[in-house]
Amino acid sequence: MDNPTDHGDEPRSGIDRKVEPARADTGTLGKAIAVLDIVASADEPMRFTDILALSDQPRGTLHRQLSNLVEEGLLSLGRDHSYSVGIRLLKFAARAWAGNQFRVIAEPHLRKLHDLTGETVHLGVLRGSEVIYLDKVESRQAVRMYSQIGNASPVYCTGVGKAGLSALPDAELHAVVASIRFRRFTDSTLVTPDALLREIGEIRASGNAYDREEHEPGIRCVAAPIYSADRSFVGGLSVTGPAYRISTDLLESWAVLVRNAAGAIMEDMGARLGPRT
Amino acid sequence: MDNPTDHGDEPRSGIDRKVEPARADTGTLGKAIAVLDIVASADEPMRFTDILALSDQPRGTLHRQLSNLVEEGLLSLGRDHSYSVGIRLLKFAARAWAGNQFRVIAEPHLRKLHDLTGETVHLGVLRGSEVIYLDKVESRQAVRMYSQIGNASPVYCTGVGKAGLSALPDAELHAVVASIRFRRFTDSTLVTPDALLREIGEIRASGNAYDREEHEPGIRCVAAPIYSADRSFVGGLSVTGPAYRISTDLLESWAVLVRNAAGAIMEDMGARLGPRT
DNA sequence: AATTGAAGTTCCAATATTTGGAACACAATT
DNA sequence: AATTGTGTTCCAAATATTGGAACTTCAATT
Repeated sequence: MDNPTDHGDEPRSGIDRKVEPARADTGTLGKAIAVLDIVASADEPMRFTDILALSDQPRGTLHRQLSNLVEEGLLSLGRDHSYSVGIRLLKFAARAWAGNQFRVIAEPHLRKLHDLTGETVHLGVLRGSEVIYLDKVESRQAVRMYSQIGNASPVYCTGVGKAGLSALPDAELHAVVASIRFRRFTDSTLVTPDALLREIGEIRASGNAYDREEHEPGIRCVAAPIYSADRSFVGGLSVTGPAYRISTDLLESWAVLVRNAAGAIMEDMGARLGPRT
Repeated sequence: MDNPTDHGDEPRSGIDRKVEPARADTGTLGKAIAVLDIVASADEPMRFTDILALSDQPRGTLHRQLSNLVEEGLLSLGRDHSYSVGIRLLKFAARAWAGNQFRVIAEPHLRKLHDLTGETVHLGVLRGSEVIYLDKVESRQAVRMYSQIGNASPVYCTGVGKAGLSALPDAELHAVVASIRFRRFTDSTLVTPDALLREIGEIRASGNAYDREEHEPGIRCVAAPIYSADRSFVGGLSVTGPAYRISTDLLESWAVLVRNAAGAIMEDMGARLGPRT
């Protein structure tokens, strides 16, 4: 991957502690996972040449990385030489999900919130400039697994994302915001760092984030931040629904419920994970 | 370095060390993923020392590998120094699942089979000596996501696993069987290579595999093999239910339904039903 | 059938990374 | 204060990765 200023031989300048997202050096592993990420971020299986164009590695190197990933089951190579994400990752993810304490602790609160509102409830965590959904509770249980869980959405146009951002220390917040590549999804999407930061300020003041059809037209939500004491998890909780059914007033009337649920989850986390610090 | 044998990655035979399928060399990546697999295979978060005991790496090396995995989001490091699987894997897995053609093609057939039998239907693929479940259709939709999807079970005591084995070319079949570390789950579990191979023969003849309470007491299933033309996917399809509700006769009456569903899926995949190559 | 070009694969000396033993730091326990 | 258990850091030696170029395969075209 692109690592412009590698750790040439610049011991420690003492000044530049954490200037930028400046991806720490994860060596060979990092490069391989970057390749995996390229394939995982595509909507269709990719051919060797497609990947080559997106990774700035030489042919020989990329070929070996892909071979290793396939051999390990992290990628799968079709007969037509197309690469797609491997099913071995399902096994890992199943463990990640089942064992995630944040999710386990939050689950009963999600259900309660769903019962109170009757609308879909989401739990998600920040990862870089994306929010990854950890859980979902909705009325029609016939939803396909993975329909939302594991999905990655932009931080800047989702309730959970903006709620999570509001819980970050300023330094981190600005680093993340600076790394966002804004894209307009709807007329209401916030597309500038300034607009986003202004809204983060309001969220910090009120305790609630809103998504006013900023990601998908006709979809609204109200969210609240959740974070562990040590900030190892920063994310949020939201209630989402269609605009035709949920007036702005109704949405705002749920704000306190969402805040309370978020508070209760953090309390439970404090009890179960916390004070041994 | 000393000999790069696997550790906990895939069940190993324990009989001979070098004559084995001899896991191709995946270099630095392979070692890192082996560490990830150790953590993913544990039921609880692991501490540094626990992992050290299971990986045959020196402290310094393991420490760097873990740090890199954490940095990449593949592992997460709790405040109490415990490692668990990272949520970044959810994103990868969501893609692996959504984009898996095998699963996409099979889905309507799973539903149909569920409608016909009223019992739980599973779809799984072989990976080494494990079967990884790709999908599940059952009556009570209130099941938690990931309840089964992504789960890894032994090949030798599951219907899907034995069905998949029956579709492998002999050379591969014997290689896999040789790598199995048998464990008795119930009185009926097959625990020797001979017994397993004998049953594979019967499955090849009849086209159906059975799990007669071999994995869990009180749980029976009938399965049939599915494989893509190029054998890039080899797996199976099964109908599962409690013994008290499903007589042996009833189970056997479903055999043809399961075979037909498997056949229809393979037809959709463009595979050819026919003699194994 | 032969030709061509694009796509994929292999090779190996130069180079950068990983390795692993040992020393160091920290916290909990005696 | 000393001890033990646990986690972290360091760096010369050992090893894996790199990347340019040559080679092979496949499919389309003449």
